[in-house]
Amino acid sequence: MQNFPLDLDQVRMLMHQHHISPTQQRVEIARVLFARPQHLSAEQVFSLVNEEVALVSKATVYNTLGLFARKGLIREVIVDPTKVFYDPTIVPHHHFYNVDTGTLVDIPADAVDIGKLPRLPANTVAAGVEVIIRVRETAAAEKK
Amino acid sequence: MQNFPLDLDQVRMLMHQHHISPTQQRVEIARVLFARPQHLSAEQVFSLVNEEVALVSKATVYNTLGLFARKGLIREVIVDPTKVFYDPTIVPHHHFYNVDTGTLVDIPADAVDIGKLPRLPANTVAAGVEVIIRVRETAAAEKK
DNA sequence: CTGCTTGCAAAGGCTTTGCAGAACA
DNA sequence: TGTTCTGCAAAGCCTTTGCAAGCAG
Repeated sequence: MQNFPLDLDQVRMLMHQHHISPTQQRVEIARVLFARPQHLSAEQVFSLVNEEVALVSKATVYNTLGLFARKGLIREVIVDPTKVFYDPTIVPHHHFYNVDTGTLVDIPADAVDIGKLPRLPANTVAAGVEVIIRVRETAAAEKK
Repeated sequence: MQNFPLDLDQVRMLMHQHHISPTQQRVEIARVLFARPQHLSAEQVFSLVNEEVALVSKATVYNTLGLFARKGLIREVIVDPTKVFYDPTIVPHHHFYNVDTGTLVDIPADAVDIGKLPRLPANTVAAGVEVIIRVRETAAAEKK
């Protein structure tokens, strides 16, 4: 569906489709996010963008990530109370969250079969379904 | 399974089973949590406990909620990056999260049918499966 | 006595905001 | 020139921690 990495033109086109003006900073941030399917925190995005040269301030990273998420370019994944992860893959899918390492792993939507969904509360519409499977390292793995 | 509200003796017994010494503050906090099936933030617990008389400090509320969650007395629900909700219902179940009102509603486990689960990542064991259905108020409801 | 609990205040970490200057159309 | 964006620093929130006093066994 989505093919990573996206090059600069693809990133600009994507932003255009979502009605986001492609400033230099935003393009840089998007390029990092869409380099591959991954899950990055704001802090990680900030580091990656400024890896070689300082290109974007922290405030802009936060504002831009919020903007991208609101506009549907990326998805916020909330599994850890101390930080939000941003996911460039917006097609429906789920996540493993390794509570020991703080790592997220994608689960394709078709790998989980949700047979039936309950009736929604009155006066509400579904905005998203997500399945989070929390996993822990096995004793063997922890010995590392 | 669980019957709410729990009285003081039941709360003490529960704490005993989970190897938590039942100090006065902890019993007060547990009594608020187990008054009914609900989802409270730390801030809300703090307010409820000290509603009439100041009984417990904020630090103790936070520490105690963390302790209860670690010991398996209650469950943490992470759906909002700005705060954690604590859920006295520990039998498996899922949640609706109303993003407009910030409200959580329980979904019985048997109302969601997860037909198949994917293979776990290497060297990990499942620590919990949770389904979160984010809902939004309908246009009609928002007019309120 | 000895160790566990509490609570105040301070510190911390992540995120948002105010506002002036820069960029863009 | 008018609007949008950027970025620094400050403010804000929620949560944790240091440490002395209190309590329990």
